[in-house]
Amino acid sequence: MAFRRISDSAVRRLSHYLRLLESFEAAGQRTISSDDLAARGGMTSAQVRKDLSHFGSFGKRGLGYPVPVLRARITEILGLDKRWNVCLVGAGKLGAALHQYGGFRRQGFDIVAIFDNDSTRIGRRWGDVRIDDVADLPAVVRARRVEMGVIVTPAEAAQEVADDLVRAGVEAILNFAPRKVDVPDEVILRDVNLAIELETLSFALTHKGRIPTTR
Amino acid sequence: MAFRRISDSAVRRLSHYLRLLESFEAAGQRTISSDDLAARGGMTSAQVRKDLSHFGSFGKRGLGYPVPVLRARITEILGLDKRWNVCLVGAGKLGAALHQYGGFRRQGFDIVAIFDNDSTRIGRRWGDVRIDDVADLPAVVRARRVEMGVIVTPAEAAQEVADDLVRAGVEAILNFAPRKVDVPDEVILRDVNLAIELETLSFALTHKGRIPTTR
DNA sequence: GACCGCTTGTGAAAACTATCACAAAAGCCC
DNA sequence: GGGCTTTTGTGATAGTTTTCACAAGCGGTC
Repeated sequence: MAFRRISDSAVRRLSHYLRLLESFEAAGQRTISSDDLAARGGMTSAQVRKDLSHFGSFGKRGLGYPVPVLRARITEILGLDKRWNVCLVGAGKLGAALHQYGGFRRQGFDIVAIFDNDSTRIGRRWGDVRIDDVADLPAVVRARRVEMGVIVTPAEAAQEVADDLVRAGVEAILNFAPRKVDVPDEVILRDVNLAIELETLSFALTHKGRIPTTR
Repeated sequence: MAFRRISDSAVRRLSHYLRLLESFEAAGQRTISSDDLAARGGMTSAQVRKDLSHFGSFGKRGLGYPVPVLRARITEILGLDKRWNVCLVGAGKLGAALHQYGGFRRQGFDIVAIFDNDSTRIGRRWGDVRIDDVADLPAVVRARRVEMGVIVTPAEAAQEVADDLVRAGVEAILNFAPRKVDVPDEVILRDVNLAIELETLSFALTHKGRIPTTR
């Protein structure tokens, strides 16, 4: 069978569409045109149609897309029609913020384990999850069938934690530590660096996005 | 004068180079080749040279780039050779995580004001910054010459906060609330959506990045 | 059932980004 | 100073993503 690559930006837009569709559905809207969806999401209608067309054609010409069907289909495309077991490595402030953030649970991500290496934190509970010693990570990750790991440790610890996660069988890692971590090709890795976001703002304000040609 | 647009991804790579250069400099390394820099950063050497060449030529053929000079130049290019006054709107867990995150201060971002609408939080201090009532945002933002605002409120409040920030003269906004906010063209806006990051992981695990062609 | 207004789905074109590959330095050694 | 090695800077090339533009399909109306 032939396969097509879907670009990362297209996948991110799908997430975005999903959020919009959920709010349209909650408001009782039955159908939506690519034009309306685009207007609400700040993109173009051609982009919306192209993105959706990669996965089949579920719109009706003249009418638009049926909101509940499209919402369900994107949920499925994104793999959000199942629940994912996620662990948090690092029980600091950022870990706490992610833990209490309702958006994860709502979209199918269950935080089933939390690790730290600080004995004053180990043993505490966040909601109904106990903070475990990071030394027990391999055993706990296996026992709870953790599929994704989120690294919210200081930079120094990130690589070691990533190695442990991989050895324990985690398939995907979201890394918030500000350093590059290496993982085998078959493990999905995504980095989020909060400082970089502010730095791009600084660049934009400094240069208004353009710089003099050097020649 | 002719101007050139620098792509967003190139700017993000500059941030990345900067971080690497800082660690090379701390280690006492005097020069570095595009090849080494690329290897450490997980990109190609041609990419590194192309990115840098947009801003002039500071390498020496046969030798590489002088680490301190390049570090200083990228700092300047990113606009990090000055300090930026930043405010945090929302004194919840995510706000707390950003506040204590050392990377901001180190790169030149000073959190000079924090706002919330919860009376149990207003009046408290985080470090030496008092949490102010969001109703006072316009006055405080002006008084403290805040240039960038970070929105870490629930989704419902985001647009109103953005409007207030813009009216108070903030030039750039980093939005962590999971909804689209509208700002005038001249205000720089960047969104960070933590749920989307996990959703792209879910997509990748579900499909291994490719999907069957529909025709 | 023929026309009309609207909206999809999609090839083709345009715009943008990354990679290649190589001539032109620069340092070094004899 | 000539030859050798290394590495930059950059046109040319290849690849990817977005936008354009329009035929085809659908529902409604007369």
